Amino acid sequence: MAAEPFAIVEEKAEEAKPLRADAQRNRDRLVEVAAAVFAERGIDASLEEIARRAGVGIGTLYRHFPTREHLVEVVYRREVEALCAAAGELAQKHPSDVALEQWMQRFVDYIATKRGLATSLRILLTTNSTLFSDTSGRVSQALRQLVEAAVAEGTIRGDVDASDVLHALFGIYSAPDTPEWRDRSRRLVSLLMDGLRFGAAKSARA
Amino acid sequence: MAAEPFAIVEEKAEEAKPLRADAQRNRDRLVEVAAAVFAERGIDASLEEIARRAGVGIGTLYRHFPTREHLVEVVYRREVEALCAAAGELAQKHPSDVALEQWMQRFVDYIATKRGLATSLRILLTTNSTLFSDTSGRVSQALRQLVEAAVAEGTIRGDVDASDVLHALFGIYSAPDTPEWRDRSRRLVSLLMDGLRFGAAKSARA
DNA sequence: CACTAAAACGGAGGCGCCTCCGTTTATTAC
DNA sequence: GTAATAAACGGAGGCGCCTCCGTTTTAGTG
Repeated sequence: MAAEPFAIVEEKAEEAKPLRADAQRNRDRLVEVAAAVFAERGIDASLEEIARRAGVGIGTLYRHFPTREHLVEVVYRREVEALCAAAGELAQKHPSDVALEQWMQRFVDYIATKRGLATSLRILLTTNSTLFSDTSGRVSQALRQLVEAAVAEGTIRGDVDASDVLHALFGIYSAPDTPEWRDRSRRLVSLLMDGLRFGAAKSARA
Repeated sequence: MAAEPFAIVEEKAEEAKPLRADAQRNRDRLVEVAAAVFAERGIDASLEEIARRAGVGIGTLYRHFPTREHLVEVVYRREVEALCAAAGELAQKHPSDVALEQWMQRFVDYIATKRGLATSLRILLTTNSTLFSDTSGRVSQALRQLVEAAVAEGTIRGDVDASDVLHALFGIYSAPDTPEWRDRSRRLVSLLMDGLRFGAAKSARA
């Protein structure tokens, strides 16, 4: 099951063809650097800067990502994936209610970095509807996993489900974009958790 | 009521301040040229080409229209306005049913030039919701005027109103973007008119 | 008319986008 | 190992974006 020369499907590649070693290296590097640069300069950051910082030529960037949108999409998907993967890790390391709370705080942090980009991102998400449904599906799945575990273990009340919580988070997301947004949102998550813990079966089975 | 030196509101200016003569001239020129260039090269046409063709410097273009969107918006509004103004003119020159038909054909022509730009325009219209409501309101008002006149004169049947016709036109608009779109749409308008004329009170009062 | 202040002009310059293609590098075959 | 070839690299070059500021034009005033 390791890397066989004739393996039809291999572990790393997204879909079809195996990339040459240097190509794969550069591609990974570009995505990583792009995430950093987009975060610090916004979604309109210079692609030439990204290439420069990644130590590759601009031509290489364009070969891997023919348009800015391609690059943004890959970065975005990667970040959503990391956010969702964190759900599993948190669930292992903490009691179920704490895992849920920490994940929601992380969700807030994640959204915070996207706030300024709202318009551009919204355009991307409406233009590319697959991206939207893929990622929002993935996020609510992660949340459901956490909520259901917490309900099953009795660390939060039983009369709510994942979509209730998702609604609450959506409220946070669509709050106006003031400077205090982040702090306010963190407090709202705490508040929400207090509400969720209230009336829970006190005995966690874990 | 003519041009008084101290007139508080004057005829030409859109809103507040009277432009200097050369400024007004250049602005008008730019809008006119921009309409032509957008039509022939698409909404992403070079702004430098527009300035060049209008015989002004690029700086002048940017002073009048700080972003591409500003320019596009003004051009778009102007075209919608022309389309709507045509309703009144047609109504004077032709019997009411003919006026309606010709206006709808012109509507089709107008949409035809916008087809390729669909994505960019849709973004603009969703980003700038005032633009959307202003213009769509204006268009349906023009249509209503024509339909009601034709119904009143008995040149089309009495059991339809403007919103029915608008619905029909919307169907044309959202038809897939094939090469035959224009011809097909013209035929659809004819078809629609035949249906509208069927059962009309034969005696037009005009 | 001349004079002046304010408004408008316009294009050079700096930067980013993106393509194209000569050069380099990884891989495969021997 | 070497050779061959396909893949990938990278940056120069051409074009467009947009700002900035020295120059020109207009509208007012006497």
